[in-house]
Amino acid sequence: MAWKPDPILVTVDIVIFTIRERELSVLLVRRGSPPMKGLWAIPGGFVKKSESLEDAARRELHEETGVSNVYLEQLYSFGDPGRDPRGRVVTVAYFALVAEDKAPLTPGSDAADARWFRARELPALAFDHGEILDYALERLRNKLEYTTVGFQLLSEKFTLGELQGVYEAILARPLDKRNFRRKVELLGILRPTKEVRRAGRRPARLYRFAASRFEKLKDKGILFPF
Amino acid sequence: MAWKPDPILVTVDIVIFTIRERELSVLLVRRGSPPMKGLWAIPGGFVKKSESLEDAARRELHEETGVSNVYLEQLYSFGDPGRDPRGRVVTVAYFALVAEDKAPLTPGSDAADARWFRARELPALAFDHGEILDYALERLRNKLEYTTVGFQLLSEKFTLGELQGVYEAILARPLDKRNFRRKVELLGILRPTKEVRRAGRRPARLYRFAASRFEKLKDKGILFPF
DNA sequence: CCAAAAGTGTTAGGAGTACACCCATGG
DNA sequence: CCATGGGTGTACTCCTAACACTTTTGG
Repeated sequence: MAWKPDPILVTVDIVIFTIRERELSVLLVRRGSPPMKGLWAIPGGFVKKSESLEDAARRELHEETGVSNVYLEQLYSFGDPGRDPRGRVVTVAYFALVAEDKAPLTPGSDAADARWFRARELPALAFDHGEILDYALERLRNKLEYTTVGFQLLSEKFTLGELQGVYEAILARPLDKRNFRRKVELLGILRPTKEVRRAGRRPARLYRFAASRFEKLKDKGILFPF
Repeated sequence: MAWKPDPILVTVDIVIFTIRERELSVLLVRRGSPPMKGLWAIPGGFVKKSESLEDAARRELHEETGVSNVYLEQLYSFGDPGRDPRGRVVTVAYFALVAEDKAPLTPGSDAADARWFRARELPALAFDHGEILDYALERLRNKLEYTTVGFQLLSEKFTLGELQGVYEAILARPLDKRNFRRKVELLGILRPTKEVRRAGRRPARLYRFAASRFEKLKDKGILFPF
């Protein structure tokens, strides 16, 4: 190199989704220090020298929620000069999907002030985090239709109603129950258990996601256009 | 900030695709200096302090090929520690699509040694560029099926045979001519010109891409599953 | 007149969509 | 016995995929 490259700071930000009460929700933290103190933001932090980008994202995710072993996917990198008043900061954004039963009711540890917001009712966000969140939502909606990410938001066993609820929450539109169930059955990726969930009304059968069957389907272009 | 973030270098790398002789091709440059001197690599360079990531990618693209105003899309960011022996370097990878008639036969300006390789016959690549290229290919194939990126690889006017050739080159499989043409017609995104291309045999009508019609189709989920 | 790519129609099968009723349980 | 969500079948439409022959030109 004949010249010196400009040093740039690199962060990861993680849009953490879960389903709460049949609503798609996002974890936000309130900034406790400047810049943009008091504003809500997507959790994140600086990448350390010796960790990969994904490791950094998993570390932050764990620090904020206590969860590990969840679905995590790189989203996009945002690096406009001026997006952070502290200097030139490029952020690699990720999104994570946390099952309802794993999502801590009161998340946060180092960030004292953190809570879940319904994706429909988001506050103003710091930096360009509004843009990042919009992008994450769009990606999630798209991926729902050609992958099995939806299952990542459910616990290990779930009812068909709960599964449909996930799709409806994310797509923000009602789905036809019969068509939904027929499609799921056609795909053959669910294995019924012998248990049922009793939730007041008629008990609903519990199913388990059979990931193994899915790999073959992907090649054939069989998707999830509910 | 209570502590000092680790400084990291940020580069952009651009996978530049074109179609040459009905084959999908990629522009590579031979590294003229260490590390990995002599190996082929994806063109790229360091991001400057005051330019956005996309601006940096467009600048590098222009420096390598002389072209501007082409399709450019952010691909993924790669940042494993150790991917570059010079230190901690995060690269934001892009991919670009250059029309056959815009792609310079002998590209390169600052990189003295640059040439097009058929995507089927790639040499060993420096750093993790092999991984980046695989990822770009996968993305391109996927996008072909639900967007109109394919048209970016053709000149302004083109025959249906040439269009089909683009799809076949990227998907690496033959397509049924009648079904292909019916689908294109159904989409209604081509406008016939009054010109024909004479290439030895029966003259073929030239078409123009009518981008305006496409926006509506996207909302309806009408795609390109050839 | 021959080779080569351009151009065109039909049919059968499968997936998507719309739609209405009975069932099992808890209160 | 009633309210609530669980669970099922049918008919129509549209897209997909498979398939073969004629046309126009250059050599």
